[in-house]
Amino acid sequence: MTEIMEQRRADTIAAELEELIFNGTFCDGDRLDEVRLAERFNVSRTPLREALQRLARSGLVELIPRRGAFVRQPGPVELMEMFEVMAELEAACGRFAARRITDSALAELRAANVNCRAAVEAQDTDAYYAENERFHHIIYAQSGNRFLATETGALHRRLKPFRRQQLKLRGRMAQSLTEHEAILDALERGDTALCADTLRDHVAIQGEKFHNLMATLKNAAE
Amino acid sequence: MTEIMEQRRADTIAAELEELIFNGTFCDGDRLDEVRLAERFNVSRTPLREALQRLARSGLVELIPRRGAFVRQPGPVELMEMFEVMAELEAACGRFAARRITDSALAELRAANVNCRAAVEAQDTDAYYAENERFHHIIYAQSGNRFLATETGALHRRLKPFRRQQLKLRGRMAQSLTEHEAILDALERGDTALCADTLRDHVAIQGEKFHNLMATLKNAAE
DNA sequence: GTCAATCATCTTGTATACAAAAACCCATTC
DNA sequence: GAATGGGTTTTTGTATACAAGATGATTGAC
Repeated sequence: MTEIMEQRRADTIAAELEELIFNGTFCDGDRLDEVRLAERFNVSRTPLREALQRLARSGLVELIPRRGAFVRQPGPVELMEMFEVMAELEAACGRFAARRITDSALAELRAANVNCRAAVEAQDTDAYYAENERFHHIIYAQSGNRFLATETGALHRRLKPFRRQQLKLRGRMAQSLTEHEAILDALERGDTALCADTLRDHVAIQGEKFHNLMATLKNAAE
Repeated sequence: MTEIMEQRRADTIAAELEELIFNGTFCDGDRLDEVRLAERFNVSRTPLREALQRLARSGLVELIPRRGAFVRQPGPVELMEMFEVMAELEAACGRFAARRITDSALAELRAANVNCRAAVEAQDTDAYYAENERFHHIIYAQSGNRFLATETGALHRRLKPFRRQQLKLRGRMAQSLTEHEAILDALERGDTALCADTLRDHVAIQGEKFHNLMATLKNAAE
């Protein structure tokens, strides 16, 4: 997948701003001052406003009329809700994929799982993360529903920063791999209901793990 | 639900443009000339461009860099895909609602169905449509997942112009009502799986009916 | 001392002006 | 006759200028 060069200034700004929000430079509730940001990026307010709208579209920023743009990081509740929806979307992908998946895609999934296993043995969370990503995206695509695949991919991307952390929980990688194998099995058998359920659980567990992680972090902070 | 006054010019323009696209003034593939539209709405290009971005967000127009904005009506394939996703999202709402719905919401659903029955007997598709809308939105809300409810509502809205037509198909209203009652029954019994399945089928049927409608229209045109 | 109103300031929303890229047209060439 | 090249025109993208609403402070009244 080759990243195409961004043509518009507004696009690059949106990407950079997104990065600044993800890496914590701007926190939840912060107001994003148009003129200050414009100076920072050495552009005028026009493309910067476009960038803000772009971010509002993906939910990272809330645009309040005549008030300004505010960083809007999802709180614990909204995050859990998003994971719930993610689980349902992936389940839907699995349901369709179980009927429509190609043999070559099945082979790719197997290959991804082999790499995952290697990553587990090496305790390499980064490698596992990358292969896990591949695994899921293949299923999105094999749903045979481009609209579904796009929407699912978008939410997947939005949850990325939160999903990554919970892989480091003790034993989570191995457990995840076991779940992947159950999913693959269901796909190979073409069992739509089973595939949907295993995928739903697989993602729902991620949400729960994340929830636990949040709770422990909160306790540690007190 | 009181519609709040639109504060920004760009919002009203987006709404009006949306209307112009829905009512067929602009067709699929048409390029939306910024200056011409700006003149038409008596505004400058700045708010008009914002409006276009707003519409791009909801998928109605495609923004191609340095090329312009193009109307992007979903084709038959994409429409079927969207109905498939709609079915899955509603199924998810139903799954959660079956566990979380309140007694008062159940009463509201019963009331909506009573009104639906009256509409069927009066052969009043508009009334049926309105009550049907209420029925579904209650279930979205009762999913107890605001994120899911919002996303589902957004897609629901996007499919509105296409969903409406198929109600006029012979016997569809009565069939729809029967399905509503099965859904209500599943909700009352708290049967998550059954509720999800009945809702999924209910919406999937809408997609199929719409597909048939498209096919007959196409044949009639030839 | 607290509250309210008015005014100054700041910020967003919109209009206009300018730059650069794409589309178009026509002529020239093979 | 088709294709290519250059120059013109249109159109998008960006900068700046202006208008109008929101914020905040200062002053006055109670």
